[in-house]
Amino acid sequence: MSMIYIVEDDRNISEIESFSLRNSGYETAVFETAGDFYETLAVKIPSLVLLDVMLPDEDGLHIVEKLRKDPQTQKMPIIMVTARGTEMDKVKGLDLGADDYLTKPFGVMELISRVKALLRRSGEAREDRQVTIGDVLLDDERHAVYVDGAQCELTHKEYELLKMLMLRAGIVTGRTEILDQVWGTDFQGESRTLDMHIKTLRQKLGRAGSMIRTVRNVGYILDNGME
Amino acid sequence: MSMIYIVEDDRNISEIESFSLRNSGYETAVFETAGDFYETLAVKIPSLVLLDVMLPDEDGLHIVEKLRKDPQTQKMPIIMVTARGTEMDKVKGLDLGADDYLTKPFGVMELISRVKALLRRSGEAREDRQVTIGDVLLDDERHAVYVDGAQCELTHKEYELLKMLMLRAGIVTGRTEILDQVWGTDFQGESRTLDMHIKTLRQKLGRAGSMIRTVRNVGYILDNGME
DNA sequence: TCCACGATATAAATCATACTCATCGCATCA
DNA sequence: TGATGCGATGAGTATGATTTATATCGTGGA
Repeated sequence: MSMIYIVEDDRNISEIESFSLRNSGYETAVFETAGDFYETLAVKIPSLVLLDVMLPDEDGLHIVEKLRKDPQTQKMPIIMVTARGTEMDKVKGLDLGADDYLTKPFGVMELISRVKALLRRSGEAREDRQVTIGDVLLDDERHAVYVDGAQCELTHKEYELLKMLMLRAGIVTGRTEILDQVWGTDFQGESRTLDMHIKTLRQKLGRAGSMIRTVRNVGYILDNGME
Repeated sequence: MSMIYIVEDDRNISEIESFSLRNSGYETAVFETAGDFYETLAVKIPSLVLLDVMLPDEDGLHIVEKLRKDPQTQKMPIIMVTARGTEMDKVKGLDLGADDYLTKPFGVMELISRVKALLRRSGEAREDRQVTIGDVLLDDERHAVYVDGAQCELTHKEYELLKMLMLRAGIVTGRTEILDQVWGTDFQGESRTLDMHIKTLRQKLGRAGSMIRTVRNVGYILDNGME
């Protein structure tokens, strides 16, 4: 489902927004400062951003400007939220590249409608190349893995192995099957190779390493929390 | 230049719209009835439509609905213009597929801004040929690259390579993919050519050169600062 | 001057070996 | 019947040799 980031320092408002969006089937994450927002943005690009113009640490218009310069976020749909209902504010916001704006106070229905409309426009089901299991996030575009938000350096084989396990989270995968998929069908010789890589993976994943469970006599499985 | 169709039966309003849009460099065509509009639409699809909700012969919401069903006009940007400022009208219009709306009376500046914003969104008139990643600015019009404001002299291949990496900042790009794109699909023979250019790029970019990261076994990626 | 290529150097990842540890089934014994 | 111990098998770990990928350099052609 679509993830919507809400950047808003007024909790009363962010709660209304978050609540109503969740009710409509969206996932939400609330940030009270631009700093927090950037931090998470680096890890995962949302489907849409609701951005307040007035923030404690940075001006909303300035944020939009920056986001539009970065290819990563250039096309990210942004709805600006402003309390100042003057025309010039709107103009500035739109010209910098916000896709739409909302003026406080706004009705919940209007919020939902605009979000829907904008998602439909940009929507086209932005292919999600990210997988998250527990505290582990795998971003295939960046070829990077994050545990609790911190990047985790993996070698290629380790990465492939983890990716396979994550894509099949909750399903036991046989040793031979793993070898076939990650090492190639022609892999020869029985050795401790797979075990070795499992080991280093567990090690590098740290606390989250325990998610990789051994199923004796069969293979491995990545727990997805649901028992 | 972009052609904008104005569908509006009130001449006072259509004239204001037409005049201000022309002043801003757009071509316009005014239609007083849905019938006229359809007729011309069959001949030429405009870049954008300003559509009044209340028309003598057909309801504006209904028109949008029809336009969205026709593949020809499905993605044509539409701004609904309505005198009825109630929330439900907005909701209906947006949910049916209008991209934006204006409530009468509206300011000329707001009209222009919304048109601009919508055109930008729909991909027209994107003139922003500059990309900035970290301290590196690439200006495609000048064919120049600046690091920390100071110009950085690059050869053509180096420039092309950097441009590709910057446009795909934050996404790993495979070696073959880079070779295909920068050197051409027919590039033969595995040699150290790509590495060479990466090296000189890193060197010339100086401090910012470290933004180009090697992803072993895969290719290269330009970090976009957000860790 | 820029670029491609090949030779060589450097760095890193991968794998095989040898070993240790854990688990399970089974037989024996109380 | 249940507890205990033993051995077999499967899995985990450490290490260093080997393989592979990338970086760098020098040469010569366009």
